[in-house]
Amino acid sequence: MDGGEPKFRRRKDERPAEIVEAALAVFAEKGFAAAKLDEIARRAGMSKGAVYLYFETKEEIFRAVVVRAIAPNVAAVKAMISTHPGPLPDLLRGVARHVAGVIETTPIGAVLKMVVGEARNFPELARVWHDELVAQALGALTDAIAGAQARGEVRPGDPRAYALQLISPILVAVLWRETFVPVGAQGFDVRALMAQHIDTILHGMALEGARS
Amino acid sequence: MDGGEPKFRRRKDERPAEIVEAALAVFAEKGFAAAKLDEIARRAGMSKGAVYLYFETKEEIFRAVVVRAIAPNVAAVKAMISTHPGPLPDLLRGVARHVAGVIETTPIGAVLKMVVGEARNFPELARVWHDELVAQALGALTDAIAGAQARGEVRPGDPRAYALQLISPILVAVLWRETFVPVGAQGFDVRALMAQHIDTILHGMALEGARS
Amino acid sequence: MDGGEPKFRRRKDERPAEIVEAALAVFAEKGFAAAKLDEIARRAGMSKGAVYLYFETKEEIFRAVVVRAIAPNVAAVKAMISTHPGPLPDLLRGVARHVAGVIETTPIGAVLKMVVGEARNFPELARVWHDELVAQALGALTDAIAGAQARGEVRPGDPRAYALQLISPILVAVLWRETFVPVGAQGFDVRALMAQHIDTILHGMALEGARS
Amino acid sequence: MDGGEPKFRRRKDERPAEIVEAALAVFAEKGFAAAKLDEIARRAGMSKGAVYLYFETKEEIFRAVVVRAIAPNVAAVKAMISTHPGPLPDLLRGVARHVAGVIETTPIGAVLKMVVGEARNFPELARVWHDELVAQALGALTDAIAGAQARGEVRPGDPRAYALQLISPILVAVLWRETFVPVGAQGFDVRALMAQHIDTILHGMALEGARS
DNA sequence: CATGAATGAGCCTTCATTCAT
DNA sequence: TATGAATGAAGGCTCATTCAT
Repeated sequence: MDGGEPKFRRRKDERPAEIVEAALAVFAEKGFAAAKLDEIARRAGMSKGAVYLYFETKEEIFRAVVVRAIAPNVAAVKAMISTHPGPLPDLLRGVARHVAGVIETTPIGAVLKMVVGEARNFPELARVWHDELVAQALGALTDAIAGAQARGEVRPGDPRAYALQLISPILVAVLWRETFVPVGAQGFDVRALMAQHIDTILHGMALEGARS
Repeated sequence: MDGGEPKFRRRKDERPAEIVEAALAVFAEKGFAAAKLDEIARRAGMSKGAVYLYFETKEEIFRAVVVRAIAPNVAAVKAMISTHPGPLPDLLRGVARHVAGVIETTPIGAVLKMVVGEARNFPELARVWHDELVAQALGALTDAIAGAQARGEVRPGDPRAYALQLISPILVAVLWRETFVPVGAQGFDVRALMAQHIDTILHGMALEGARS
Repeated sequence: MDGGEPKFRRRKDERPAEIVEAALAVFAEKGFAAAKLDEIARRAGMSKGAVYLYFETKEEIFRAVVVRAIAPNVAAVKAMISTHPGPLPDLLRGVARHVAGVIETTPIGAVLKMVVGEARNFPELARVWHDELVAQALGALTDAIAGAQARGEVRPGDPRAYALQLISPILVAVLWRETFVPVGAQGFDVRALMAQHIDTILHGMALEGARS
Repeated sequence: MDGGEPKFRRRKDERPAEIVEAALAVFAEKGFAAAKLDEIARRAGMSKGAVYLYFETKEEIFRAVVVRAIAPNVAAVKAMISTHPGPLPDLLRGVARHVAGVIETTPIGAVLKMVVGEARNFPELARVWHDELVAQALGALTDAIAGAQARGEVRPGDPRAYALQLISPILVAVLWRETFVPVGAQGFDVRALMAQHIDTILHGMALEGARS
């Protein structure tokens, strides 16, 4: 008679997060244009009108979904940057652990797919993702690699390209999971892939005689 | 009765291709749902009604765009597979040249983006792409790597993961071009990236003392 | 339990009037359909729910606004009718003073505009205004003019038309103020207009040789 | 089998006028906000979607209705101005005939009601009506009266107020017809009213001994 | 009494698709 | 074949009204 789920929830503070969570699922599944507010509202457990108490437009919800997904990952980037800039292998292995955790516990893969798919329709979101997240991570990696090159640990070559080589399999594995696994493709074990990849690349980047 | 000025009358046979070409541009720019048939027809230089003489629905056009983009690349995959399975480096460098050409002369990047973005709405297209293109290419690479491992050219490790490691930077570079370059990000020189990547990975995969 | 700070607690009795006052402003500004209860409640200094404690529907509020504006003017009409039916000029000048005061101190102009604008949507309100106010005033004037005609003070002619001629400029001046002055038009000095108009009409209606 | 009303009318040129005509009826009846596009389309004999082939928004339709009603009346104003500037009575009687015709053959009364009712929501329409129609007519009348004063035909007094006095009963009669006649009020015979009014005012404005 | 979060019906607008010409 | 006017089903958004607190 008293507890349970009241018909009118009256939980103003929690509603936006509930909407964003539901919207993430629907947007990831349908894309922006094909996502219906009816469904977002239903999955969020409220009426369509209630959604508009917290967000002005469907676009605003989309923005909130995409922008909100940045925050937890900025921490990962920060960690990457601040991690002891000792030998490159230690840095990469430490970062890899962190990234694997993020990939497994957050929906960043789905959001990444949305950013790629809607970049032309929402350029400012692509810009935010690039400037605050992707470019930061790539830049930090690039710097670390350049440092290792200066220390003679790594062979000559474009450090930004090396950085991209390092990141790419993870990104592809995540997009693969979103794109091809649902239609029957075999997935990739992200942690195993990362481990093998780091080994390979470290090996491949190393100067002869300077193997770790 | 006589046909008047047939000068500018295109033949029926060319129309579907014109529609697919125009649709590719619009779908790549807007995504499936936000693309308007009005715009596709206009860019194809015909009326909206004419489009429906050649395609039943908007979805059919989308399917045609995505499926048609497979053909030229199947050739690349076939080439990769049929290439003499001699030393891995030769294979990779040959394939890379081919792939670079495809990337530079076809809109495969845009179509890849569409496949990723609409995989949930058009699972059969994701499946076609996977089965006929991506899995084939990955499988062929995997086989080649496994063969090299058997010959003692390559270190132990999951050959399928090695294959993913090999192709990922190209895919990411292409998606990067579609997603972040339009909002001001610095692009990647695909040929240089591929060259450096193959060198790095070959180095990294090689057994000690078996360097190429 | 004790009531806390009753300082700013308005009494229940005053709330309806506050609502009607606020609603008048909003209805006059936006029209019935475009007026939002949110704004009425806000201007009345209470919550939307509180409004519904005193009125059943938005329509009821509108009716209250329109009907309430009748009362003070019914008095004017009564006064006009009961005024000693002496010479017409005295009557008109007395009434004019009264009417001018009403126009200057009440929002009757705004309400008149609402009645005109919403007559088709609220016919019973148009009827009330007509039956209780406009027709009464016009009828009283008509009778007074007919009486003056019988006494030989006024030229032959349709007394009801004379009555309309007499009141029209005031009505138009009021609607003009509501409609065109806000977009930059020059207004009319109601008292001066009334004075000149009564002079003109009295002159014009007078029988030759019977000038006042 | 051939003539009749084809299901698809294919009469692009006539559609806008049909829409405006239907919209005038609906707007006059319901007001802008309460008018439904469904009903406008139905009365215009087409689907809702067809309306949007010719007008961008509901507001555009409203504007078209209000602006279109100006054109025929601008002619009346021009006529008023250009009419032989001889003795005032001739001018007024000539103009009155013209105006009566306009009132009887056009829906200007309904549009005037709409302008008054929606002036706050569409100020630019109120401005257009004032600047191009009402102020022009009032100004021309004012000038004619001032000229007559200069010639000694008319008594001293504010000529603009005289002009308003002249116009007002017509306007009020028209609004009366729109507002109170539908709820049972007795109407006014516009031509008779105009004739009596002009007589009265001319009498009333005339200098003693200068009667026409 | 009072609040304001929540509801849900309704409307404007869009756009894939059809069809008379 | 080709056209493009026309259709009609949705969907985003609003807002009068309700109701748990």
